[in-house]
Amino acid sequence: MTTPAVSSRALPHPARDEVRLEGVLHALSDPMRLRIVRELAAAQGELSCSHFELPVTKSTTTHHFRVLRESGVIRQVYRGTAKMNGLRRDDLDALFPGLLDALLEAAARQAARRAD
Amino acid sequence: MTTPAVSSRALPHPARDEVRLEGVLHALSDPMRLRIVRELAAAQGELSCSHFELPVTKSTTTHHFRVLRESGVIRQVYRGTAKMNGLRRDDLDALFPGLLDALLEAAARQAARRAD
DNA sequence: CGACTCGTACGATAGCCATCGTAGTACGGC
DNA sequence: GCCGTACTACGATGGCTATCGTACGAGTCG
Repeated sequence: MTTPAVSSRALPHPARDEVRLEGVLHALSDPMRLRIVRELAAAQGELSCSHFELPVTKSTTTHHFRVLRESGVIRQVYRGTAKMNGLRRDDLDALFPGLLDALLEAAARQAARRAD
Repeated sequence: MTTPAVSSRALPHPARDEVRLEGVLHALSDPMRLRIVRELAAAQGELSCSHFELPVTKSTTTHHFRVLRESGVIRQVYRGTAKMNGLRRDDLDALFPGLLDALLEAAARQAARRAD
């Protein structure tokens, strides 16, 4: 059972046309959430919440994932006890072509700059 | 005297390498500030604060312009009694190539979508 | 069943922030 | 010097939010 079935527990997601640019920008303006999104983009697929090692408690991690989901940046699905997270790349690219890539590259540049 | 000399009153701006992506995104995540930036981008040049007709008081307008300046998005200069505002396009393009254009196009798309 | 893991819910707290109103400063013109 | 315009500074306020801790629920494995 490498991929357990999707649980019945539902998670509310905004529809594609409900996603607001301001909400996306606000979600990504937090360093912790930007970091999550960068890791999610690097791993071409879904990652469980527990995969991330963030310097905050689990409560706070849950909070950040919810903000990302409710702003339309990520999609969340239960698979057994794990909650899998994936970027909503299709929707974001349809709504704001080029934006996600520009944001990711900007974040990568800044990370490289700060590491120097 | 079409363009009065720059006043001695100084306004603190972050240096190019002090501009943080998170700060820029946070600045643009406010609808009022996003609107200001869009108008500023449309008008290829400097605009005075009073040019903008925002549905908030002048106090609040001042606040938004300061947030934009301190995050590195705009440059502000006193010219006589007027305070002129300009996008820091050169700095932003150097730091985050393509980001500003992607953001502006995303905002334009969303505006078109909402108007429909 | 029982234990364990993963994640949630709820309450609390402290800090930030968008907004306002009022009072004040800087500059240019009369 | 005096007035008007343009913007600021300060204090207040209400709302949002990032963080935590603890207690709980859902699912898996023995």
